[in-house]
Amino acid sequence: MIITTPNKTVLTEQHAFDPTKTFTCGQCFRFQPKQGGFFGIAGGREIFVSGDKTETVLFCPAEDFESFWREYFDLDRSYDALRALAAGDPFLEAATEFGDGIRLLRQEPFEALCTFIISQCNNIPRIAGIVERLAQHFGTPIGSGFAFPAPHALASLSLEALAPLRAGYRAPYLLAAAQAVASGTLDLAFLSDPDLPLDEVRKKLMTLPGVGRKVADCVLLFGLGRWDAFPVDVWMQRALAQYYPAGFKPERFPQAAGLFQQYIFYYIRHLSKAHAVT
DNA sequence: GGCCAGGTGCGTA
DNA sequence: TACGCACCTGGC
Repeated sequence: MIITTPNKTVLTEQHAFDPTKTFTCGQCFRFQPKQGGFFGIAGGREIFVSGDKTETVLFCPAEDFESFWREYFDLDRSYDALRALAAGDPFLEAATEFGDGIRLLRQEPFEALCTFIISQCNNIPRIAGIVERLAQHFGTPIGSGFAFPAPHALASLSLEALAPLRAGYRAPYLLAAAQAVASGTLDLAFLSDPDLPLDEVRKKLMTLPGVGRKVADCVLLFGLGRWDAFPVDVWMQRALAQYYPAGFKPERFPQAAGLFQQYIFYYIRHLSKAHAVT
């Protein structure tokens, strides 16, 4: 059930939105823990999210919830039927159970593109830092923070101007991506069409420098809503080799592959921490 | 000080 | 196709 008041919206259990899992499972980098919840900015709006799996509270204007956050948090999709597809696969069942409460965010395409370009060969705190500095330097103020910059705000910048980001060798990739989107060479709105073949959109994304298969799949999944995309990074590679020696076929789950990827990723990161020698 | 971190692009076989 | 290696930067 969704209960909306003028400045907050409460979600009950059936939506299974666990803020901690959702914001720490590795899909996004701009929601920061604060005052017992998470503070974030997207779509030029700010929001504070608190609660747990049984009750989630979104502090935002009601009109923002309806016009933006509802879709951003993917609240109109039932995950139960998709999660049930894991039945019969013990590892997938365990991962799905562990990740219960994760919602796959429908992030903005350009922000997702930049974020996952930055993520390559990088660690999470540093990724978050670079993305945050990107917003602070080139985004517009929103409430107590900054919106992620629009493509045109980055496209005309020089590499020197990007130096404060300390993005390293990824800086020219960011510029190229911004220029491609701002100029229309890469039309992210067009590529959002769910009827386009996955490999066609992926191929288009991979024409950008610094965008290979993995980054492209992250953009497809997190920015373009393509749940048939199944990003495989080094962690996934190791896990799949260990638990699926005969191979894992994401094509078996055209509606849920991306969700399962996130469950597996979150689960194996947990396992590796649990087994880490301290 | 060396190594590694949620990849990619390029050269070589 | 498969592999090795460099690439900025920051933390351990």
